[in-house]
Amino acid sequence: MASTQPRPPRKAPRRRGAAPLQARGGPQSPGGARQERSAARREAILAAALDEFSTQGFEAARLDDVAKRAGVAKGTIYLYFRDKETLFQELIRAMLTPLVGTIEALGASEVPLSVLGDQIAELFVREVYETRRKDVVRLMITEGRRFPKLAEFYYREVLSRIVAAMRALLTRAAARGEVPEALAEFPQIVAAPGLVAIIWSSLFERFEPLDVRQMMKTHLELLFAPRRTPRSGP
Amino acid sequence: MASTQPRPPRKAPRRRGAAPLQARGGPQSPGGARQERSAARREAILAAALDEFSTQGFEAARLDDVAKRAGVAKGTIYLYFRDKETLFQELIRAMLTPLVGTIEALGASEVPLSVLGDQIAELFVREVYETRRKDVVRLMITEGRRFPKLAEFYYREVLSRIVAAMRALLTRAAARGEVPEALAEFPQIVAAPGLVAIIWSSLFERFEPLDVRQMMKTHLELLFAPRRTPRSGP
DNA sequence: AAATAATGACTGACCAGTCAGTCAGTATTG
DNA sequence: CAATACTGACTGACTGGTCAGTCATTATTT
Repeated sequence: MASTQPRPPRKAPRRRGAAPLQARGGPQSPGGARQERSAARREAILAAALDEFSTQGFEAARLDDVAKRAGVAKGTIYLYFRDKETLFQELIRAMLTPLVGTIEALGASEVPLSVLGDQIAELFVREVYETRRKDVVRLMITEGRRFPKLAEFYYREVLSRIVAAMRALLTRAAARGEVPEALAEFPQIVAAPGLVAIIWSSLFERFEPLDVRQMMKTHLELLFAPRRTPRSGP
Repeated sequence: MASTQPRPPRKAPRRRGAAPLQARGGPQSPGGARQERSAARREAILAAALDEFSTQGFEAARLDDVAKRAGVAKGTIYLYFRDKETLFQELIRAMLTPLVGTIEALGASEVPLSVLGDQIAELFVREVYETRRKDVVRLMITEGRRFPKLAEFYYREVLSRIVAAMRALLTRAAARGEVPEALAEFPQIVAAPGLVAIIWSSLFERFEPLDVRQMMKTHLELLFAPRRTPRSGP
């Protein structure tokens, strides 16, 4: 009984032309304009896809609409991306990968955690919560389960690196007595309010608005509350 | 032109006697068995829907499969639920509404928060994380955005009541100095690790398992860390 | 003119929801 | 207690609309 099996993809018949995305001629050739135009097209399609996927969700988004919004014909999308799922993956990659480096850099810092905490919280609010990246993170949360490949890519390229950086950071801070030892085991706890804010805003903001900055501040107060000892069981 | 034979005519429409349609005799008959059977059918459909929606997501789940799993014909589903979306709503309602009372009861308690905290965490793990309710909460998170009606129902009937109970609880605890005042403004912070655990397990468990009980314990330690209280401080 | 890029009408799969028809079970009659 | 009449719960083939992905054709660049 294959009832739990993900539905077979709609078909994926033969690939016609060779990958057009590949840079062809030399860099100094007069084909430069072509490449620029091509890159611009790609960007436009990604931007349009972000709009449609954010508002409709992956399944419900229509490539006809993505094409219209990007100002190209539907077929053109297939010159730049193998299929709808690949387009989605590339969108995630393009939006989130660049953040990793920044976070890893912060993670290597030796500043006291309470200072760094403010910086990280501010980074989250300014670079994720108040930008389109919020939508991408939300898409990852809501659609990731149906795309195991994507979840794997995201874990490998993004999440595991962020988690590692945070662990290093928290371990050092624990050694200085700034947080409990156990916290280094669960960086998820540190990140949780940020993710919950993203979910809350998308579902319940209209009933009960949420002041993210204030919430992050309160959360940080909890993390760095002056504590006697890392609490050891009797 | 009717293609090769329009269709094997469904057979002569018979429609027996001119539909009386009216309920006839008295309802005094022992038709109780009928009602039981009917309720059982409804349950079976809901259970099957939970399975299919959990594994496929709302959009991708096919009512044909729900019917097959429930052991009924597709048409039968429409005798019990107006449409696919209503089926989904009823599923959420049936699974989550009963929890609210329990939580409100806990919220009224005067036990010290650190004790109550353990109870609530245990309740979450045992009654949500380790049951199908986890899947329902996940569905609410992942699909809620496409169903504003459902999000509203959920906020009104479930979430706002839980939030209110938690606020009352936290306000009292803050008065006793057990937690910072500001926490009462953001019950989301208290619940966040639980939700993140649900998301994590559904997306990344296979790469990096998560010990929820331990995480909840660590989280509680943070919330109730001895803060600036007397007792042999440096 | 040749090569490359872009187009959009079209195809085939897909599925929610419908409804004509069936039949197990219940009520009524002889 | 049959035999007959009737009911409505249940079925599943079918419809209508949707949309990802294709490819012959047209446009643009070199």
